[in-house]
Amino acid sequence: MSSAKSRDALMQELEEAMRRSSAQGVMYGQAVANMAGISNSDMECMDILHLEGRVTAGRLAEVTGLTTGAITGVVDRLEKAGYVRRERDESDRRKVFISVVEEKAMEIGKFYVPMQEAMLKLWSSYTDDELRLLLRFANDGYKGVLQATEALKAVIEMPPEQRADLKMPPKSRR
Amino acid sequence: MSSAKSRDALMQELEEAMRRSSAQGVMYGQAVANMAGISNSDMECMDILHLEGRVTAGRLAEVTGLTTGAITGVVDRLEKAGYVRRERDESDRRKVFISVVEEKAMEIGKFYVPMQEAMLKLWSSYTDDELRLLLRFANDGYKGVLQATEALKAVIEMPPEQRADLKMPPKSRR
DNA sequence: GCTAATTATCTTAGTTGCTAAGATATTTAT
DNA sequence: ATAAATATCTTAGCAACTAAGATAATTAGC
Repeated sequence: MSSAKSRDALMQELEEAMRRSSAQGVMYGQAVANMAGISNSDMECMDILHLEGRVTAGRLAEVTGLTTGAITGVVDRLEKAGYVRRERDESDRRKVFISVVEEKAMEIGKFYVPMQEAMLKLWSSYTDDELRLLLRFANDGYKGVLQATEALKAVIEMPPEQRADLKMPPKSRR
Repeated sequence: MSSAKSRDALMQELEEAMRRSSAQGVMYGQAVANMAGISNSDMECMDILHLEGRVTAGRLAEVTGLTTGAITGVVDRLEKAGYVRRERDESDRRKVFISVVEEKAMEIGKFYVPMQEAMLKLWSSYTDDELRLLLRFANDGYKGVLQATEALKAVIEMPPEQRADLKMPPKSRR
């Protein structure tokens, strides 16, 4: 029982620590977007392009949750600033592929140097086995968040009375 | 040398896994804000209030990076919707403390239930020692991001020529 | 204790980026 | 051919932001 309690406390601390660092990470991203002179959404699209490579405008709308109209604006701005190029798909000429202009995108990459150095320094203090645990955790965490997003959609479609029956998460004390 | 290489690969995978899960976490937060019918910034302020408790309008501006004028709007909306209360500080009547109306804020908390259940499930598959490692990592990571944010400010104040000399982070291949 | 400077928030005008709805262009199905 | 579906773009209107300055309260200098 006393061991269970300390485990609960551990989990609560963990939740808060992750919330804090994640919030701070968001702030860092905003600061970078600011310095690059582009909006948050523009930055998010650059990030998606970096992770997924060449994608269509529609895919960007899907992933960001923005309307296709908004994406037109995002791509207009990024293209004007020279960060991306529009490329019509020759086999289906309705589609527009967006691809990164690497030379220009590197200018943004520089702003991530402080963050990457901080992370490298942090990671260097862990053993290979510990890093493997962290990797497993990050991957499992990603799956968990994806599942949670699905579950959240289920809440939307729930009738309000049933929604009220949801048990609340344990509140953190401060 | 081959062990060093696998360690580098590990770190690169880790970086990407963390980027992905963090991006997905942001998406989840946006979905919750949407369902609660409040904007992203409003949600972020609610989060800060949850983490820091009763804070002044100025503090919200400081932490979010918004102008004080924008915060006035945020608090107006949140107050109108019943999520927070304005309370003038009696000892310094220029200050306005913002405090959460818990009963109303719980309505938002419900949307976090899927996420918290996913996290609890995830964490339950780790031993106490492993959780302690994760906690240490999350805390160190927070400190790292804070430091990186400071270092980023240094880049701003750097003359452009010097900025160009910054070594680029290793690019991930895909 | 008066005056100036500072601090904290609010107000206003103008800008940006979003959505919703629908236009355009292309492809697929009947 | 014609209709339906798909992918992007355009437009009008709106929500939330910034910059600048107004207001009100506090602190510091004389």
